Amino acid sequence: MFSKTCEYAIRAMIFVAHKSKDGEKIGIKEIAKGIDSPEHFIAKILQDLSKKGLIESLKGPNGGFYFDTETLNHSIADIVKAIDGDKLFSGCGLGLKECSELKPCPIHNEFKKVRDDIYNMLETAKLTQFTHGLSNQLTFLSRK
Amino acid sequence: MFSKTCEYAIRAMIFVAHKSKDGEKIGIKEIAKGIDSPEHFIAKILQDLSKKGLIESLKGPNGGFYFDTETLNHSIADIVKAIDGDKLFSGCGLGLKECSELKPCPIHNEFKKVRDDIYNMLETAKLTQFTHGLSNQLTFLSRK
DNA sequence: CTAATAAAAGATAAAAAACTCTTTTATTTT
DNA sequence: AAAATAAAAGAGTTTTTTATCTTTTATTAG
Repeated sequence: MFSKTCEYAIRAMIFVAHKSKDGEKIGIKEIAKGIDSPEHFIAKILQDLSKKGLIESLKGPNGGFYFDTETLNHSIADIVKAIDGDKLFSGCGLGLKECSELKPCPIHNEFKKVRDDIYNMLETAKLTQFTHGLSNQLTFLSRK
Repeated sequence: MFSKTCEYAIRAMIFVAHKSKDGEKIGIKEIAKGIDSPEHFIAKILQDLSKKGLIESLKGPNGGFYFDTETLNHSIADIVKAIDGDKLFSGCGLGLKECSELKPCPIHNEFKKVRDDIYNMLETAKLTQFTHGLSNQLTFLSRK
Protein backbone atom coordinates (compact mmCIF):
# COMPACT_ATOMS: atom_id res chain seq x y z
CA MET A 1 0.00 0.00 0.00
CA PHE A 2 2.71 2.47 1.07
CA SER A 3 6.41 2.45 0.21
CA LYS A 4 8.71 1.35 3.01
CA THR A 5 9.98 4.90 3.22
CA CYS A 6 6.42 6.06 3.79
CA GLU A 7 5.81 3.43 6.45
CA TYR A 8 8.88 4.62 8.34
CA ALA A 9 7.73 8.21 7.92
CA ILE A 10 4.30 7.58 9.39
CA ARG A 11 5.73 5.59 12.28
CA ALA A 12 8.31 8.28 13.03
CA MET A 13 5.79 11.08 12.89
CA ILE A 14 3.40 9.28 15.22
CA PHE A 15 6.32 8.49 17.51
CA VAL A 16 7.48 12.11 17.71
CA ALA A 17 3.92 13.30 18.24
CA HIS A 18 3.64 10.82 21.08
CA LYS A 19 6.97 11.69 22.73
CA SER A 20 7.13 15.40 22.15
CA LYS A 21 4.52 16.77 24.52
CA ASP A 22 4.55 20.59 24.78
CA GLY A 23 7.31 21.28 22.26
CA GLU A 24 9.86 18.91 23.74
CA LYS A 25 12.45 17.90 21.16
CA ILE A 26 13.43 14.34 20.41
CA GLY A 27 16.66 13.16 18.77
CA ILE A 28 17.03 10.98 15.71
CA LYS A 29 18.65 8.16 17.66
CA GLU A 30 15.74 7.85 20.02
CA ILE A 31 13.33 7.97 17.10
CA ALA A 32 15.18 5.24 15.20
CA LYS A 33 15.18 3.01 18.26
CA GLY A 34 11.56 3.76 19.05
CA ILE A 35 10.27 2.73 15.64
CA ASP A 36 12.84 0.05 14.71
CA SER A 37 14.29 1.80 11.68
CA PRO A 38 17.78 2.48 10.28
CA GLU A 39 18.99 5.68 11.91
CA HIS A 40 20.40 7.47 8.88
CA PHE A 41 17.54 6.46 6.71
CA ILE A 42 14.83 7.87 8.94
CA ALA A 43 17.00 10.96 9.40
CA LYS A 44 16.82 11.60 5.65
CA ILE A 45 13.11 11.06 5.62
CA LEU A 46 12.48 13.48 8.49
CA GLN A 47 14.78 16.07 6.92
CA ASP A 48 12.63 15.83 3.83
CA LEU A 49 9.41 16.19 5.80
CA SER A 50 10.95 19.06 7.72
CA LYS A 51 11.74 20.89 4.47
CA LYS A 52 8.19 20.32 3.37
CA GLY A 53 6.90 21.86 6.57
CA LEU A 54 5.35 18.76 8.12
CA ILE A 55 7.60 18.67 11.18
CA GLU A 56 9.87 21.12 13.01
CA SER A 57 13.54 20.56 13.75
CA LEU A 58 16.42 22.32 15.47
CA LYS A 59 20.15 21.61 15.33
CA GLY A 60 22.60 21.63 18.22
CA PRO A 61 22.49 20.55 21.85
CA ASN A 62 18.96 19.86 23.02
CA GLY A 63 17.98 19.99 19.39
CA GLY A 64 15.85 17.42 17.64
CA PHE A 65 12.48 17.00 15.98
CA TYR A 66 9.22 18.30 17.38
CA PHE A 67 5.84 19.69 16.46
CA ASP A 68 4.26 23.05 17.02
CA THR A 69 0.51 23.46 17.17
CA GLU A 70 0.30 23.91 13.42
CA THR A 71 2.40 20.94 12.30
CA LEU A 72 0.78 18.70 14.90
CA ASN A 73 -2.51 19.19 13.11
CA HIS A 74 -1.39 17.35 9.99
CA SER A 75 -2.97 14.09 8.92
CA ILE A 76 -1.50 10.76 7.84
CA ALA A 77 -2.74 11.62 4.35
CA ASP A 78 -0.45 14.67 4.35
CA ILE A 79 2.54 12.45 5.11
CA VAL A 80 1.62 9.94 2.41
CA LYS A 81 1.21 12.73 -0.15
CA ALA A 82 4.59 14.20 0.82
CA ILE A 83 6.43 10.88 0.49
CA ASP A 84 4.59 8.72 -2.03
CA GLY A 85 2.73 11.46 -3.89
CA ASP A 86 -0.97 11.17 -4.63
CA LYS A 87 -0.78 8.13 -6.90
CA LEU A 88 -2.60 6.07 -4.27
CA PHE A 89 -5.40 8.59 -4.04
CA SER A 90 -5.86 9.61 -7.63
CA GLY A 91 -3.92 7.27 -9.92
CA CYS A 92 -5.40 4.39 -11.92
CA GLY A 93 -5.47 1.08 -10.09
CA LEU A 94 -4.02 -0.65 -13.13
CA GLY A 95 -1.36 1.99 -13.75
CA LEU A 96 -2.95 3.38 -16.90
CA LYS A 97 -2.08 7.00 -17.55
CA GLU A 98 -5.10 7.71 -19.68
CA CYS A 99 -7.61 6.19 -17.30
CA SER A 100 -10.40 8.62 -16.43
CA GLU A 101 -14.13 8.91 -15.87
CA LEU A 102 -14.54 9.31 -19.61
CA LYS A 103 -12.18 6.49 -20.55
CA PRO A 104 -12.16 4.22 -17.53
CA CYS A 105 -10.12 1.07 -17.06
CA PRO A 106 -12.15 -2.08 -16.35
CA ILE A 107 -11.86 -1.79 -12.59
CA HIS A 108 -12.11 2.00 -12.44
CA ASN A 109 -15.40 2.25 -10.62
CA GLU A 110 -14.70 -0.57 -8.20
CA PHE A 111 -11.48 1.17 -7.29
CA LYS A 112 -12.89 4.63 -6.92
CA LYS A 113 -14.86 3.67 -3.86
CA VAL A 114 -12.02 2.06 -1.91
CA ARG A 115 -9.61 4.81 -2.91
CA ASP A 116 -11.99 7.42 -1.56
CA ASP A 117 -12.41 5.38 1.62
CA ILE A 118 -8.65 5.18 2.06
CA TYR A 119 -8.28 8.88 1.49
CA ASN A 120 -11.01 9.81 3.95
CA MET A 121 -9.59 7.46 6.53
CA LEU A 122 -6.09 8.90 6.22
CA GLU A 123 -7.26 12.49 5.98
CA THR A 124 -9.33 12.10 9.15
CA ALA A 125 -6.44 10.48 11.00
CA LYS A 126 -4.59 13.38 12.65
CA LEU A 127 -1.28 12.81 14.36
CA THR A 128 -2.64 13.75 17.78
CA GLN A 129 -5.21 11.01 17.84
CA PHE A 130 -2.59 8.27 18.15
CA THR A 131 -0.73 9.53 21.20
CA HIS A 132 -3.27 8.25 23.71
CA GLY A 133 -3.05 4.64 22.58
CA LEU A 134 0.74 4.67 22.69
CA SER A 135 0.90 6.26 26.13
CA ASN A 136 -1.41 3.63 27.53
CA GLN A 137 0.27 0.75 25.72
CA LEU A 138 -2.87 -0.01 23.81
CA THR A 139 -0.94 0.38 20.56
CA PHE A 140 2.71 -0.16 19.56
CA LEU A 141 5.27 1.05 17.04
CA SER A 142 8.06 -1.47 17.55
CA ARG A 143 8.62 -5.03 18.72
CA LYS A 144 9.78 -4.37 22.24
CA MET B 1 -1.34 -0.17 -4.30
CA PHE B 2 -0.04 -2.93 -6.60
CA SER B 3 3.46 -3.44 -7.99
CA LYS B 4 3.92 -2.53 -11.62
CA THR B 5 4.36 -6.24 -12.37
CA CYS B 6 0.97 -6.86 -10.80
CA GLU B 7 -0.67 -4.07 -12.77
CA TYR B 8 0.63 -5.59 -15.99
CA ALA B 9 -0.56 -9.00 -14.85
CA ILE B 10 -4.11 -7.85 -14.17
CA ARG B 11 -4.30 -5.96 -17.46
CA ALA B 12 -2.96 -8.94 -19.40
CA MET B 13 -5.33 -11.39 -17.75
CA ILE B 14 -8.34 -9.19 -18.42
CA PHE B 15 -7.13 -8.71 -22.00
CA VAL B 16 -6.79 -12.42 -22.65
CA ALA B 17 -10.15 -13.10 -21.03
CA HIS B 18 -11.64 -10.51 -23.32
CA LYS B 19 -9.98 -11.75 -26.53
CA SER B 20 -10.02 -15.47 -25.99
CA LYS B 21 -13.66 -16.39 -26.42
CA ASP B 22 -14.27 -20.13 -26.48
CA GLY B 23 -10.70 -21.28 -25.92
CA GLU B 24 -9.14 -19.22 -28.70
CA LYS B 25 -5.43 -18.68 -28.05
CA ILE B 26 -3.73 -15.34 -28.14
CA GLY B 27 -0.01 -14.66 -28.64
CA ILE B 28 2.30 -12.70 -26.41
CA LYS B 29 2.92 -10.01 -29.04
CA GLU B 30 -0.73 -9.24 -29.38
CA ILE B 31 -1.10 -9.14 -25.61
CA ALA B 32 1.85 -6.78 -25.18
CA LYS B 33 0.42 -4.45 -27.82
CA GLY B 34 -3.06 -4.68 -26.41
CA ILE B 35 -2.09 -3.61 -22.91
CA ASP B 36 0.91 -1.35 -23.70
CA SER B 37 3.55 -3.38 -21.92
CA PRO B 38 7.09 -4.59 -22.69
CA GLU B 39 6.77 -7.84 -24.59
CA HIS B 40 9.36 -9.95 -22.80
CA PHE B 41 8.39 -8.64 -19.44
CA ILE B 42 4.73 -9.56 -19.71
CA ALA B 43 5.83 -12.91 -21.17
CA LYS B 44 7.70 -13.69 -17.95
CA ILE B 45 4.75 -12.65 -15.85
CA LEU B 46 2.31 -14.82 -17.77
CA GLN B 47 4.71 -17.77 -17.66
CA ASP B 48 4.71 -17.38 -13.91
CA LEU B 49 0.92 -17.21 -13.72
CA SER B 50 0.72 -20.19 -16.05
CA LYS B 51 2.94 -22.24 -13.73
CA LYS B 52 0.73 -21.24 -10.84
CA GLY B 53 -2.33 -22.46 -12.71
CA LEU B 54 -4.04 -19.11 -13.25
CA ILE B 55 -3.90 -19.20 -17.04
CA GLU B 56 -3.40 -21.86 -19.73
CA SER B 57 -0.76 -21.78 -22.43
CA LEU B 58 0.37 -23.85 -25.37
CA LYS B 59 3.58 -23.69 -27.41
CA GLY B 60 3.97 -23.94 -31.14
CA PRO B 61 1.99 -22.71 -34.15
CA ASN B 62 -1.45 -21.48 -33.16
CA GLY B 63 -0.21 -21.60 -29.60
CA GLY B 64 -0.64 -18.84 -27.06
CA PHE B 65 -2.39 -18.01 -23.83
CA TYR B 66 -6.01 -18.80 -23.10
CA PHE B 67 -8.45 -19.75 -20.38
CA ASP B 68 -10.49 -22.84 -19.81
CA THR B 69 -13.69 -22.73 -17.81
CA GLU B 70 -11.83 -23.29 -14.58
CA THR B 71 -9.09 -20.68 -14.95
CA LEU B 72 -11.56 -18.15 -16.28
CA ASN B 73 -13.32 -18.26 -12.96
CA HIS B 74 -10.40 -16.73 -11.08
CA SER B 75 -10.66 -13.33 -9.44
CA ILE B 76 -8.41 -10.29 -9.52
CA ALA B 77 -7.58 -11.11 -5.89
CA ASP B 78 -6.11 -14.44 -7.05
CA ILE B 79 -3.80 -12.61 -9.45
CA VAL B 80 -2.72 -10.10 -6.81
CA LYS B 81 -1.98 -12.91 -4.35
CA ALA B 82 0.05 -14.79 -6.97
CA ILE B 83 2.19 -11.78 -7.88
CA ASP B 84 2.39 -9.47 -4.85
CA GLY B 85 1.55 -12.00 -2.15
CA ASP B 86 -1.03 -11.23 0.51
CA LYS B 87 0.82 -8.35 2.16
CA LEU B 88 -1.86 -5.97 0.92
CA PHE B 89 -4.64 -8.09 2.40
CA SER B 90 -3.13 -9.17 5.68
CA GLY B 91 0.07 -7.21 6.38
CA CYS B 92 0.34 -4.26 8.76
CA GLY B 93 -0.32 -0.90 7.14
CA LEU B 94 2.81 0.50 8.76
CA GLY B 95 4.99 -2.50 7.90
CA LEU B 96 5.28 -3.79 11.46
CA LYS B 97 5.87 -7.52 11.65
CA GLU B 98 4.51 -7.90 15.15
CA CYS B 99 1.33 -5.98 14.51
CA SER B 100 -1.77 -7.98 15.46
CA GLU B 101 -5.15 -7.75 17.09
CA LEU B 102 -3.47 -8.24 20.43
CA LYS B 103 -0.64 -5.82 19.79
CA PRO B 104 -2.01 -3.43 17.17
CA CYS B 105 -0.19 -0.56 15.51
CA PRO B 106 -1.83 2.85 15.95
CA ILE B 107 -3.73 2.70 12.68
CA HIS B 108 -4.52 -1.03 12.86
CA ASN B 109 -8.28 -0.76 13.21
CA GLU B 110 -8.69 2.06 10.73
CA PHE B 111 -6.80 -0.07 8.23
CA LYS B 112 -8.61 -3.27 8.84
CA LYS B 113 -11.81 -1.93 7.38
CA VAL B 114 -10.36 -0.63 4.12
CA ARG B 115 -8.20 -3.73 3.70
CA ASP B 116 -11.25 -5.92 4.02
CA ASP B 117 -13.10 -3.72 1.55
CA ILE B 118 -10.25 -4.00 -0.94
CA TYR B 119 -10.13 -7.76 -0.53
CA ASN B 120 -13.86 -8.21 -0.98
CA MET B 121 -13.84 -5.96 -4.01
CA LEU B 122 -10.99 -7.87 -5.67
CA GLU B 123 -12.31 -11.27 -4.67
CA THR B 124 -15.72 -10.48 -6.14
CA ALA B 125 -14.16 -9.20 -9.35
CA LYS B 126 -13.96 -12.25 -11.64
CA LEU B 127 -12.14 -12.06 -14.95
CA THR B 128 -15.30 -12.68 -16.96
CA GLN B 129 -17.09 -9.63 -15.68
CA PHE B 130 -14.75 -7.25 -17.50
CA THR B 131 -15.09 -8.62 -21.04
CA HIS B 132 -18.39 -6.91 -21.74
CA GLY B 133 -17.10 -3.41 -21.06
CA LEU B 134 -14.09 -3.96 -23.28
CA SER B 135 -16.10 -5.41 -26.15
CA ASN B 136 -18.43 -2.43 -26.12
CA GLN B 137 -15.64 0.12 -25.70
CA LEU B 138 -17.04 1.21 -22.38
CA THR B 139 -13.68 0.45 -20.76
CA PHE B 140 -10.07 0.44 -22.00
CA LEU B 141 -6.74 -1.22 -21.32
CA SER B 142 -4.41 0.94 -23.42
CA ARG B 143 -4.16 4.45 -24.85
CA LYS B 144 -5.31 3.80 -28.36
C1' DC C 1 35.27 32.00 21.90
C1' DT C 2 35.71 27.03 22.12
C1' DA C 3 34.03 22.56 22.45
C1' DA C 4 30.26 19.68 22.19
C1' DT C 5 26.00 18.35 20.21
C1' DA C 6 22.66 17.22 16.80
C1' DA C 7 20.52 17.89 12.38
C1' DA C 8 21.59 18.78 7.22
C1' DA C 9 23.80 17.55 3.27
C1' DG C 10 26.60 14.85 0.12
C1' DA C 11 28.31 10.75 -1.61
C1' DT C 12 28.27 5.92 -2.00
C1' DA C 13 26.65 1.07 -1.61
C1' DA C 14 23.45 -2.75 -1.54
C1' DA C 15 19.14 -4.82 -2.71
C1' DA C 16 15.00 -5.17 -5.17
C1' DA C 17 12.12 -4.25 -9.07
C1' DA C 18 11.61 -3.51 -13.79
C1' DC C 19 13.07 -4.53 -18.23
C1' DT C 20 15.88 -6.80 -22.31
C1' DC C 21 18.20 -10.18 -25.00
C1' DT C 22 19.42 -14.96 -26.29
C1' DT C 23 18.84 -19.81 -26.33
C1' DT C 24 15.98 -23.84 -25.64
C1' DT C 25 11.87 -26.68 -25.80
C1' DA C 26 7.30 -28.08 -27.28
C1' DT C 27 3.97 -28.23 -30.91
C1' DT C 28 2.23 -28.06 -35.44
C1' DT C 29 2.25 -27.86 -40.38
C1' DT C 30 4.11 -29.38 -44.61
C1' DA D 1 11.27 -35.98 -40.79
C1' DA D 2 12.14 -30.92 -41.45
C1' DA D 3 10.89 -26.30 -41.00
C1' DA D 4 8.29 -22.94 -38.76
C1' DT D 5 6.08 -21.10 -34.82
C1' DA D 6 5.46 -19.59 -30.20
C1' DA D 7 6.05 -20.17 -25.29
C1' DA D 8 9.70 -21.41 -21.60
C1' DA D 9 13.88 -20.72 -19.62
C1' DG D 10 18.28 -18.56 -18.67
C1' DA D 11 21.20 -14.81 -18.22
C1' DG D 12 22.10 -10.08 -18.09
C1' DT D 13 21.17 -4.89 -17.76
C1' DT D 14 19.04 -0.75 -16.05
C1' DT D 15 16.50 1.80 -12.83
C1' DT D 16 14.51 2.60 -8.48
C1' DT D 17 14.32 1.91 -3.72
C1' DT D 18 16.43 1.21 0.49
C1' DA D 19 20.30 1.81 3.40
C1' DT D 20 25.02 3.41 5.03
C1' DC D 21 28.95 6.32 5.76
C1' DT D 22 31.25 10.84 5.92
C1' DT D 23 31.45 15.75 6.06
C1' DT D 24 29.29 20.17 6.93
C1' DT D 25 26.41 23.54 9.26
C1' DA D 26 23.68 25.44 13.01
C1' DT D 27 23.01 25.89 17.90
C1' DT D 28 24.09 25.78 22.66
C1' DA D 29 26.67 25.29 26.96
C1' DG D 30 30.67 26.32 29.36
